[in-house]
Amino acid sequence: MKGSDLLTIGELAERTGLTVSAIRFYEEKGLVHPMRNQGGQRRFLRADIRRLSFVLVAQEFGFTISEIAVQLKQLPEGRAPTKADWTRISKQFRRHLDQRIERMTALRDKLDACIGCGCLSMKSCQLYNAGDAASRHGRGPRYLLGDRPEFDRDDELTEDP
Amino acid sequence: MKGSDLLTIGELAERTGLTVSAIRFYEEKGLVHPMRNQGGQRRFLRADIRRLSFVLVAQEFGFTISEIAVQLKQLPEGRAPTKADWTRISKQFRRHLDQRIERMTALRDKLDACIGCGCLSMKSCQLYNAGDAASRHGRGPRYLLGDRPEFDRDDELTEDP
DNA sequence: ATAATTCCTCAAGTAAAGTTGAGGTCAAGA
DNA sequence: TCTTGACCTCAACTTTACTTGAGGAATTAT
Repeated sequence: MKGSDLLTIGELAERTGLTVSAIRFYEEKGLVHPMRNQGGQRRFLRADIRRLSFVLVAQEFGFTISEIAVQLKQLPEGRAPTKADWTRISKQFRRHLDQRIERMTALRDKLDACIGCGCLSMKSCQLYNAGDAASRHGRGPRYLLGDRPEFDRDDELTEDP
Repeated sequence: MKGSDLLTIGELAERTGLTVSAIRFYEEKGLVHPMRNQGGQRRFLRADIRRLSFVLVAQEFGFTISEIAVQLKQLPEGRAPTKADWTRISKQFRRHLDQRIERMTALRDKLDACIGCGCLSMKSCQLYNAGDAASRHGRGPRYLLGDRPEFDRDDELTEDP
């Protein structure tokens, strides 16, 4: 493919740092849409380098593949994205990231309060209520409905000897 | 089991907000070690309420099950944890959380610089280098070795019309 | 022209964190 | 006592994000 403006999957892999299998997987998930040559092999546009690089960056920001697919639908297929494209999307990144930082900072504040009071008591500890649906993204019991336990008579910290 | 100081799995589920199946799963992973009655049914200590609550909180802090298992080995089996136990562990939580917040804040700073310069260029964009091994915990191509692509002649943003 | 690469399509495996279901046993209340 | 409702085990399924391998076709290099 030397001199051509189309890339083989191997060439794209080399340029993006992805594996060939990952690129095929991303195609399956709708992140790239290569054409085929006569022999049935994939041929990619140079713009796909950027497209896949975008995927890597977006993953770093904590987006899932399907969220990224949505983002990519806002990007042009055939040409490289413009500055305006990027500005729009990077602001979405920024919001996403801000939210995650906020959640974690709030959690840290609760932890600090908890270290101070030395509780970890189901009755009063803020930490047990930190796990609202919004913050529980994919972790913890999957179908937990958020119903928290009743007070427990045995739920006090023992004092150190 | 009314009046007994041992809990059935259902009672424990009710008190922790976990499902019965999740508790069985956690046992399998070594997070709790219930005894059995004559009939072969699980009987839990009241201290296991706190143990499992700890699991929930630790997950909120981003620890995996196996990391939590390690933490729990530092906690007493038969009795409730002391204030000293909790102080020690909560400080580990704090460090963990601080690191995550730091990583995300750094990423945000890079993003801000990137929004400013409007790049997203493989040649120069910081974001493409944000994905070092430390920050890539389980996400992205699993066996990516960190080898970044070569410069690409087609790697410039197009200007807006 | 032939050998060595690269590429193709499935299908199946992996890890985490559980859930769901089948088939059967135990315990508690009427 | 009998009948629910809770519990048991074990196997299989779920999701996300890929990897690995088998068996074969296309390209490229010599």
